[in-house]
Amino acid sequence: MRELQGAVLAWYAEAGRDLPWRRTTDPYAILVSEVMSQQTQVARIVPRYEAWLERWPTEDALAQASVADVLGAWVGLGYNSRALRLRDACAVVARDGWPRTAAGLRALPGVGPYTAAAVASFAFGEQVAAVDTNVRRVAGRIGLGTPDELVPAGDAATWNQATMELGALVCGARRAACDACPAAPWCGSAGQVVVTARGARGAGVRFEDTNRWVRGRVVAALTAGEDLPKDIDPERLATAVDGLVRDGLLRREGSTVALADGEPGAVVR
DNA sequence: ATCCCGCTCA
DNA sequence: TGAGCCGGAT
Repeated sequence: MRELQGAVLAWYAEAGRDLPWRRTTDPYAILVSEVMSQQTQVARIVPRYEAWLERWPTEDALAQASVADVLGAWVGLGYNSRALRLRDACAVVARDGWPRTAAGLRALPGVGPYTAAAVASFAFGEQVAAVDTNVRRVAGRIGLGTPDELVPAGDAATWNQATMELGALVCGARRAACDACPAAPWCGSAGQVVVTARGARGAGVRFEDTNRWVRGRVVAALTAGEDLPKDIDPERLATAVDGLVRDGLLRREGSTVALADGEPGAVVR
């Protein structure tokens, strides 16, 4: 076990990528990077992360940003709700200060078990495993207990980064480079990893037929200061608007809707 | 054309 | 427990 840990840490020191958020212990910067990378490939995030921190350098700055500005800066980074929860989490922190444990961080909006553990270990040195799908897969293939049991004493932050990198660069979901893997000598699956193919079954639904597509059209129109799209079936539009209101992106004002904190209001037809 | 991260809510 | 979320990667 100890040898496995040493080999993985040595591999990480050699092969791990030098990403900007690994050079900070600022919990805000780390939270931004974690929320961004929950849904987008790490390499794509680097410029977005740097631009975000330049625009909103602190949790207090982001806490005061408008919905329209946050959504505009988030375009291309995935789920809009995450961006707003990130801002809402910063509003809580601006008022109450940072929770310094994973359990406390977990109470912030948009912060679940993984993100709480990541921020707690990277920013506050808590000795807790940050278990994302990469880590879950790596631990499962090695076949050595739960991810928490693998954390070397006193070294959770580096270990978390190392195991996530291992999953991202070597022990991939659809590509396992066992001959290049530092854990191979201790791995129960070395050389015999079953790689699941990307599915080629079932008739997919056209994206234009999904609620997500309608939501995207609505958010794009309102952030651009336009009215609601007129070429969408009113029933589908209503469904999407209901969801966006429920998720806190929009608010209703009589028969109109607007961005949650924006100018009133586009007509609901 | 299908898949997917981590989180929330039903 | 599982559906939904956003949009780029494969």
